[in-house]
Amino acid sequence: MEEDQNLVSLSLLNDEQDQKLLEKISNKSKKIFKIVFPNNKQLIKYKIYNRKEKSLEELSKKFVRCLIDYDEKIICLDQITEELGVERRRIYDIINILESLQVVKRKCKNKYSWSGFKTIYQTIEQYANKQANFDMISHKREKSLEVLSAGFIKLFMQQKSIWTLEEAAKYLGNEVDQNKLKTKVRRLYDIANVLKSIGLIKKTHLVSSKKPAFQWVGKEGLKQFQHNLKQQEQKNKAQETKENVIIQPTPQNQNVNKPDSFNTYNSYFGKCIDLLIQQQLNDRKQQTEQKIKEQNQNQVTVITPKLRKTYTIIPPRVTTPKKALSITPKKNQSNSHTPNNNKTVVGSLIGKFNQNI
DNA sequence: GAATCCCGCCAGCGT
DNA sequence: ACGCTGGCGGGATTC
Repeated sequence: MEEDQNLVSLSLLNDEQDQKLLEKISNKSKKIFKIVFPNNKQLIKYKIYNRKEKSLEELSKKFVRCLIDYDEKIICLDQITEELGVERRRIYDIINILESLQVVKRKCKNKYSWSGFKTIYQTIEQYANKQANFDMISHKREKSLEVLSAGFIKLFMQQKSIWTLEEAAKYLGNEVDQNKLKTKVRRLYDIANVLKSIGLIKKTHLVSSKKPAFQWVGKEGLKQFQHNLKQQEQKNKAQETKENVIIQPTPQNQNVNKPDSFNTYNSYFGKCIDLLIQQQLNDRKQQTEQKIKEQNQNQVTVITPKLRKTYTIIPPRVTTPKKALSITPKKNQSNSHTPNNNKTVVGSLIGKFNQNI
Protein backbone atom coordinates (compact mmCIF):
# COMPACT_ATOMS: atom_id res chain seq x y z
CA MET A 1 0.00 0.00 0.00
CA GLU A 2 1.92 2.96 1.25
CA GLU A 3 5.00 1.15 0.13
CA ASP A 4 3.98 1.57 -3.45
CA GLN A 5 3.78 5.29 -3.33
CA ASN A 6 7.13 5.96 -4.82
CA LEU A 7 7.02 3.64 -7.72
CA VAL A 8 8.08 4.99 -11.05
CA SER A 9 8.04 3.27 -14.39
CA LEU A 10 10.30 4.32 -17.18
CA SER A 11 10.29 3.37 -20.80
CA LEU A 12 13.83 3.85 -21.80
CA LEU A 13 15.76 4.46 -24.97
CA ASN A 14 13.24 6.51 -26.88
CA ASP A 15 11.75 8.84 -24.47
CA GLU A 16 13.71 11.90 -23.53
CA GLN A 17 11.40 12.74 -20.74
CA ASP A 18 11.97 9.38 -19.18
CA GLN A 19 15.69 9.78 -19.47
CA LYS A 20 15.43 12.97 -17.51
CA LEU A 21 13.36 11.24 -14.94
CA LEU A 22 15.93 8.56 -14.68
CA GLU A 23 18.55 11.12 -13.85
CA LYS A 24 16.40 12.27 -11.02
CA ILE A 25 16.26 8.85 -9.53
CA SER A 26 19.12 8.38 -7.19
CA ASN A 27 21.23 5.33 -7.78
CA LYS A 28 19.91 3.98 -4.54
CA SER A 29 16.51 3.49 -6.02
CA LYS A 30 15.61 -0.09 -6.28
CA LYS A 31 14.81 -1.67 -9.57
CA ILE A 32 11.63 -3.60 -9.15
CA PHE A 33 11.49 -5.14 -12.57
CA LYS A 34 12.40 -4.64 -16.16
CA ILE A 35 10.70 -5.63 -19.36
CA VAL A 36 12.49 -5.67 -22.66
CA PHE A 37 10.29 -5.30 -25.69
CA PRO A 38 11.03 -6.71 -29.12
CA ASN A 39 12.10 -3.32 -30.39
CA ASN A 40 14.62 -3.17 -27.54
CA LYS A 41 12.68 -0.60 -25.78
CA GLN A 42 12.82 -1.19 -22.08
CA LEU A 43 10.35 -0.70 -19.39
CA ILE A 44 11.87 -0.42 -15.98
CA LYS A 45 10.01 0.06 -12.80
CA TYR A 46 11.79 1.70 -9.93
CA LYS A 47 11.08 2.19 -6.33
CA ILE A 48 12.31 5.68 -5.69
CA TYR A 49 14.77 6.06 -2.90
CA ASN A 50 13.20 7.95 -0.10
CA ARG A 51 15.30 8.80 2.86
CA LYS A 52 12.44 9.63 5.12
CA GLU A 53 10.79 6.37 4.46
CA LYS A 54 13.87 4.64 5.73
CA SER A 55 14.27 6.67 8.84
CA LEU A 56 14.62 5.09 12.21
CA GLU A 57 11.53 6.93 13.25
CA GLU A 58 9.41 5.35 10.56
CA LEU A 59 10.92 1.98 11.12
CA SER A 60 10.41 2.25 14.82
CA LYS A 61 6.77 3.10 14.27
CA LYS A 62 6.35 0.08 12.09
CA PHE A 63 8.11 -2.02 14.65
CA VAL A 64 5.81 -0.93 17.43
CA ARG A 65 2.78 -1.19 15.19
CA CYS A 66 3.51 -4.87 14.91
CA LEU A 67 3.39 -5.16 18.67
CA ILE A 68 0.72 -2.76 19.76
CA ASP A 69 -1.88 -5.42 20.31
CA TYR A 70 0.28 -7.50 22.55
CA ASP A 71 0.80 -7.30 26.28
CA GLU A 72 3.41 -9.91 25.95
CA LYS A 73 5.15 -11.26 22.97
CA ILE A 74 8.34 -12.90 21.99
CA ILE A 75 9.99 -11.04 19.20
CA CYS A 76 11.91 -13.16 16.81
CA LEU A 77 14.59 -11.10 15.21
CA ASP A 78 14.62 -12.97 11.93
CA GLN A 79 10.90 -12.75 11.66
CA ILE A 80 10.58 -9.07 12.38
CA THR A 81 13.45 -8.32 10.08
CA GLU A 82 11.69 -10.11 7.34
CA GLU A 83 8.38 -8.55 8.12
CA LEU A 84 9.68 -5.03 8.05
CA GLY A 85 12.01 -5.75 5.18
CA VAL A 86 14.94 -4.09 6.80
CA GLU A 87 18.56 -4.66 7.72
CA ARG A 88 19.00 -6.57 10.91
CA ARG A 89 21.33 -3.89 12.14
CA ARG A 90 18.51 -1.36 12.26
CA ILE A 91 16.36 -3.56 14.39
CA TYR A 92 19.13 -3.67 16.95
CA ASP A 93 19.09 0.09 17.08
CA ILE A 94 15.42 0.19 17.85
CA ILE A 95 15.54 -2.67 20.30
CA ASN A 96 18.48 -1.23 22.16
CA ILE A 97 16.69 2.05 22.58
CA LEU A 98 13.43 0.44 23.60
CA GLU A 99 15.39 -1.54 26.15
CA SER A 100 15.95 1.68 27.99
CA LEU A 101 12.18 1.78 28.44
CA GLN A 102 12.29 -1.79 29.71
CA VAL A 103 9.59 -2.75 27.30
CA VAL A 104 11.91 -4.93 25.30
CA LYS A 105 14.37 -7.35 26.83
CA ARG A 106 16.76 -9.79 25.36
CA LYS A 107 15.80 -13.36 26.05
CA CYS A 108 18.32 -15.32 24.15
CA LYS A 109 19.92 -15.41 20.79
CA ASN A 110 17.52 -14.03 18.24
CA LYS A 111 14.74 -13.60 20.75
CA TYR A 112 13.54 -10.57 22.61
CA SER A 113 10.45 -10.08 24.70
CA TRP A 114 7.95 -7.29 24.41
CA SER A 115 5.99 -6.51 27.52
CA GLY A 116 3.35 -4.07 26.36
CA PHE A 117 2.77 -0.37 26.64
CA LYS A 118 1.96 -0.56 30.31
CA THR A 119 5.62 -1.28 30.90
CA ILE A 120 6.60 1.94 29.23
CA TYR A 121 4.29 3.89 31.49
CA GLN A 122 5.74 2.14 34.49
CA THR A 123 9.27 2.79 33.41
CA ILE A 124 8.59 6.46 32.90
CA GLU A 125 7.20 6.51 36.39
CA GLN A 126 10.38 4.99 37.64
CA TYR A 127 12.47 7.56 35.85
CA ALA A 128 10.42 10.25 37.48
CA ASN A 129 11.03 8.84 40.93
CA LYS A 130 14.71 9.23 41.06
CA GLN A 131 15.02 6.68 43.81
CA ALA A 132 14.40 3.98 41.28
CA ASN A 133 17.99 4.09 40.49
CA PHE A 134 18.16 1.66 37.68
CA ASP A 135 20.66 3.51 35.65
CA MET A 136 22.95 0.71 36.49
CA ILE A 137 20.49 -1.14 34.39
CA SER A 138 21.96 -4.34 33.54
CA HIS A 139 25.60 -4.68 33.12
CA LYS A 140 25.40 -3.02 29.80
CA ARG A 141 28.42 -1.34 28.44
CA GLU A 142 28.86 2.26 29.25
CA LYS A 143 28.49 3.40 25.68
CA SER A 144 25.55 1.27 24.75
CA LEU A 145 22.57 2.87 23.14
CA GLU A 146 20.49 1.62 26.01
CA VAL A 147 22.52 3.40 28.64
CA LEU A 148 22.75 6.56 26.60
CA SER A 149 19.03 6.49 25.98
CA ALA A 150 18.33 5.99 29.66
CA GLY A 151 20.57 8.93 30.44
CA PHE A 152 18.82 11.04 27.86
CA ILE A 153 15.41 10.24 29.27
CA LYS A 154 16.60 11.04 32.75
CA LEU A 155 17.76 14.44 31.62
CA PHE A 156 14.21 15.20 30.59
CA MET A 157 12.64 13.74 33.66
CA GLN A 158 15.02 15.09 36.20
CA GLN A 159 16.54 18.26 34.82
CA LYS A 160 14.50 20.19 32.32
CA SER A 161 12.08 19.36 29.57
CA ILE A 162 13.86 20.78 26.53
CA TRP A 163 17.30 19.78 25.31
CA THR A 164 19.49 20.44 22.38
CA LEU A 165 21.19 17.26 21.37
CA GLU A 166 24.58 18.82 21.61
CA GLU A 167 23.77 20.13 25.00
CA ALA A 168 22.56 16.74 26.12
CA ALA A 169 25.63 15.06 24.68
CA LYS A 170 27.86 17.34 26.70
CA TYR A 171 25.86 16.76 29.80
CA LEU A 172 25.94 13.00 29.43
CA GLY A 173 29.53 12.30 30.19
CA ASN A 174 32.20 14.90 29.97
CA GLU A 175 33.38 14.49 26.45
CA VAL A 176 36.12 16.87 25.48
CA ASP A 177 37.13 15.35 22.18
CA GLN A 178 35.06 17.05 19.49
CA ASN A 179 34.83 13.92 17.41
CA LYS A 180 33.61 11.85 20.29
CA LEU A 181 31.06 14.49 21.02
CA LYS A 182 29.94 14.46 17.43
CA THR A 183 29.50 10.72 17.59
CA LYS A 184 27.45 11.02 20.73
CA VAL A 185 25.22 13.56 19.05
CA ARG A 186 24.75 11.14 16.18
CA ARG A 187 23.60 8.51 18.63
CA LEU A 188 21.29 10.94 20.31
CA TYR A 189 19.66 11.57 16.97
CA ASP A 190 18.99 7.86 16.73
CA ILE A 191 17.57 7.77 20.22
CA ALA A 192 15.53 10.91 19.75
CA ASN A 193 13.99 9.48 16.63
CA VAL A 194 12.84 6.34 18.35
CA LEU A 195 11.50 8.21 21.36
CA LYS A 196 9.78 10.58 19.02
CA SER A 197 8.28 7.74 17.06
CA ILE A 198 6.19 6.72 20.04
CA GLY A 199 5.36 10.22 21.10
CA LEU A 200 7.52 10.48 24.20
CA ILE A 201 9.33 13.53 22.89
CA LYS A 202 8.76 16.00 20.11
CA LYS A 203 10.87 18.24 17.98
CA THR A 204 10.94 21.88 18.89
CA HIS A 205 13.18 24.92 19.05
CA LEU A 206 14.80 26.81 21.84
CA VAL A 207 13.03 30.09 22.30
CA SER A 208 16.24 31.91 22.95
CA SER A 209 18.55 30.73 20.23
CA LYS A 210 15.99 29.10 17.92
CA LYS A 211 18.24 26.09 17.87
CA PRO A 212 16.53 22.79 17.12
CA ALA A 213 15.81 20.83 20.24
CA PHE A 214 13.66 18.10 21.69
CA GLN A 215 10.97 18.43 24.25
CA TRP A 216 9.62 15.83 26.63
CA VAL A 217 5.98 15.00 26.08
CA GLY A 218 5.78 11.84 28.13
CA LYS A 219 2.72 9.80 28.91
CA GLU A 220 0.34 12.09 27.11
CA GLY A 221 2.33 11.74 23.95
CA LEU A 222 2.49 8.02 24.30
CA LYS A 223 -1.23 7.84 24.84
CA GLN A 224 -1.79 9.96 21.77
CA PHE A 225 0.48 7.70 19.80
CA GLN A 226 -1.49 4.64 20.82
CA HIS A 227 -4.69 6.40 19.97
CA ASN A 228 -3.48 7.40 16.53
CA LEU A 229 -2.32 3.92 15.81
CA LYS A 230 -5.68 2.48 16.67
CA GLN A 231 -7.45 5.06 14.60
CA GLN A 232 -5.25 4.43 11.65
CA GLU A 233 -5.99 0.76 11.92
CA GLN A 234 -9.68 1.51 11.72
CA LYS A 235 -9.20 3.74 8.74
CA ASN A 236 -7.24 1.10 6.93
CA LYS A 237 -9.99 -1.38 7.47
CA ALA A 238 -12.55 1.04 6.13
CA GLN A 239 -10.38 1.74 3.14
CA GLU A 240 -10.07 -1.93 2.42
CA THR A 241 -13.79 -2.39 2.34
CA LYS A 242 -14.15 0.56 0.06
CA GLU A 243 -11.64 -0.83 -2.37
CA ASN A 244 -13.37 -4.13 -2.45
CA VAL A 245 -16.48 -2.46 -3.73
CA ILE A 246 -14.60 -0.50 -6.32
CA ILE A 247 -12.84 -3.45 -7.76
CA GLN A 248 -15.92 -4.86 -9.42
CA PRO A 249 -15.42 -4.90 -13.18
CA THR A 250 -18.00 -3.20 -15.31
CA PRO A 251 -20.15 -5.20 -17.71
CA GLN A 252 -18.76 -3.53 -20.82
CA ASN A 253 -15.52 -5.32 -20.35
CA GLN A 254 -17.06 -8.54 -21.46
CA ASN A 255 -16.30 -7.73 -25.05
CA VAL A 256 -12.60 -7.40 -24.53
CA ASN A 257 -12.20 -10.88 -23.28
CA LYS A 258 -10.30 -12.16 -26.21
CA PRO A 259 -8.28 -9.44 -27.83
CA ASP A 260 -6.57 -10.76 -30.90
CA SER A 261 -5.06 -7.66 -32.38
CA PHE A 262 -3.23 -4.70 -31.06
CA ASN A 263 -6.20 -2.57 -31.81
CA THR A 264 -8.18 -4.65 -29.48
CA TYR A 265 -5.45 -4.29 -26.91
CA ASN A 266 -5.64 -0.61 -27.22
CA SER A 267 -9.33 -0.51 -26.82
CA TYR A 268 -9.03 -2.85 -23.92
CA PHE A 269 -6.50 -0.67 -22.22
CA GLY A 270 -8.37 2.41 -23.17
CA LYS A 271 -11.29 1.07 -21.25
CA CYS A 272 -9.08 0.24 -18.34
CA ILE A 273 -7.71 3.73 -18.31
CA ASP A 274 -11.16 5.20 -18.55
CA LEU A 275 -12.16 3.14 -15.61
CA LEU A 276 -9.12 4.08 -13.65
CA ILE A 277 -9.48 7.74 -14.28
CA GLN A 278 -13.17 7.65 -13.64
CA GLN A 279 -12.32 5.96 -10.43
CA GLN A 280 -9.82 8.54 -9.46
CA LEU A 281 -12.14 11.35 -10.42
CA ASN A 282 -14.74 9.90 -8.20
CA ASP A 283 -12.32 9.72 -5.36
CA ARG A 284 -10.71 13.07 -5.63
CA LYS A 285 -12.49 15.18 -8.11
CA GLN A 286 -10.51 18.34 -8.38
CA GLN A 287 -6.87 17.49 -8.09
CA THR A 288 -6.94 14.70 -10.57
CA GLU A 289 -5.78 16.07 -13.79
CA GLN A 290 -4.62 13.16 -15.77
CA LYS A 291 -2.40 12.97 -18.72
CA ILE A 292 -2.53 9.83 -20.69
CA LYS A 293 0.27 8.69 -22.75
CA GLU A 294 0.34 5.68 -24.95
CA GLN A 295 3.68 4.08 -25.40
CA ASN A 296 3.64 1.11 -27.69
CA GLN A 297 1.21 -1.67 -28.29
CA ASN A 298 2.20 -3.47 -25.20
CA GLN A 299 1.82 -0.84 -22.62
CA VAL A 300 -0.10 2.16 -21.54
CA THR A 301 1.19 4.62 -19.10
CA VAL A 302 -0.77 6.96 -16.97
CA ILE A 303 1.21 9.92 -15.84
CA THR A 304 0.14 12.12 -13.02
CA PRO A 305 0.73 15.83 -13.45
CA LYS A 306 3.67 16.12 -11.17
CA LEU A 307 5.55 13.29 -12.83
CA ARG A 308 6.25 11.86 -9.45
CA LYS A 309 3.99 8.98 -10.01
CA THR A 310 3.78 7.09 -13.18
CA TYR A 311 1.67 4.03 -13.19
CA THR A 312 2.21 1.51 -15.82
CA ILE A 313 -0.19 -1.13 -16.81
CA ILE A 314 1.20 -4.31 -18.16
CA PRO A 315 -1.04 -6.29 -20.44
CA PRO A 316 -2.02 -9.77 -19.39
CA ARG A 317 0.48 -12.27 -20.70
CA VAL A 318 -2.18 -14.53 -22.20
CA THR A 319 -3.06 -11.94 -24.75
CA THR A 320 0.48 -11.35 -25.85
CA PRO A 321 1.88 -12.95 -28.96
CA LYS A 322 4.52 -15.54 -28.24
CA LYS A 323 7.94 -14.18 -27.54
CA ALA A 324 6.60 -10.68 -27.58
CA LEU A 325 7.82 -10.04 -24.11
CA SER A 326 10.74 -11.19 -22.12
CA ILE A 327 10.47 -10.53 -18.48
CA THR A 328 13.39 -10.61 -16.16
CA PRO A 329 12.88 -12.68 -13.05
CA LYS A 330 10.73 -10.81 -10.61
CA LYS A 331 11.91 -10.06 -7.17
CA ASN A 332 8.71 -8.71 -5.91
CA GLN A 333 5.32 -10.28 -5.89
CA SER A 334 3.79 -6.93 -6.68
CA ASN A 335 4.55 -7.33 -10.32
CA SER A 336 3.48 -10.87 -10.54
CA HIS A 337 0.13 -10.29 -11.94
CA THR A 338 -0.43 -12.46 -14.82
CA PRO A 339 -4.08 -13.09 -14.34
CA ASN A 340 -5.68 -15.50 -16.68
CA ASN A 341 -8.82 -13.69 -17.53
CA ASN A 342 -9.47 -10.15 -18.37
CA LYS A 343 -12.07 -9.51 -15.79
CA THR A 344 -9.63 -10.13 -13.04
CA VAL A 345 -7.12 -8.07 -14.90
CA VAL A 346 -9.36 -5.08 -14.80
CA GLY A 347 -10.03 -5.74 -11.18
CA SER A 348 -6.44 -6.14 -10.29
CA LEU A 349 -5.40 -3.13 -12.28
CA ILE A 350 -7.85 -0.99 -10.47
CA GLY A 351 -6.80 -2.43 -7.20
CA LYS A 352 -3.21 -1.77 -8.08
CA PHE A 353 -3.98 1.70 -9.22
CA ASN A 354 -5.87 2.54 -6.11
CA GLN A 355 -3.05 1.32 -4.01
CA ASN A 356 -0.77 3.63 -5.83
CA ILE A 357 -2.81 6.75 -5.46
C1' DG B 1 26.45 25.74 5.56
C1' DA B 2 24.27 23.44 9.27
C1' DA B 3 21.39 19.85 10.73
C1' DT B 4 20.17 15.30 10.25
C1' DC B 5 21.06 10.50 10.24
C1' DC B 6 21.40 6.30 6.82
C1' DC B 7 24.35 2.80 6.13
C1' DG B 8 27.28 -0.84 6.67
C1' DC B 9 32.10 -1.94 8.27
C1' DC B 10 34.03 -4.55 11.53
C1' DA B 11 35.23 -5.60 16.50
C1' DG B 12 33.85 -8.00 20.54
C1' DC B 13 31.61 -11.60 22.54
C1' DG B 14 29.11 -15.89 23.35
C1' DT B 15 28.68 -20.55 21.68
C1' DA C 1 35.41 -20.77 13.76
C1' DC C 2 31.28 -18.59 13.41
C1' DG C 3 27.34 -15.92 13.80
C1' DC C 4 24.99 -12.57 16.70
C1' DT C 5 25.42 -7.90 18.56
C1' DG C 6 26.05 -3.29 18.31
C1' DG C 7 29.81 0.79 18.43
C1' DC C 8 31.06 3.84 15.34
C1' DG C 9 31.86 7.49 11.90
C1' DG C 10 31.86 8.51 6.70
C1' DG C 11 29.42 10.90 3.88
C1' DA C 12 24.70 11.48 1.66
C1' DT C 13 20.56 13.99 2.21
C1' DT C 14 17.65 17.49 3.92
C1' DC C 15 16.81 21.85 5.98
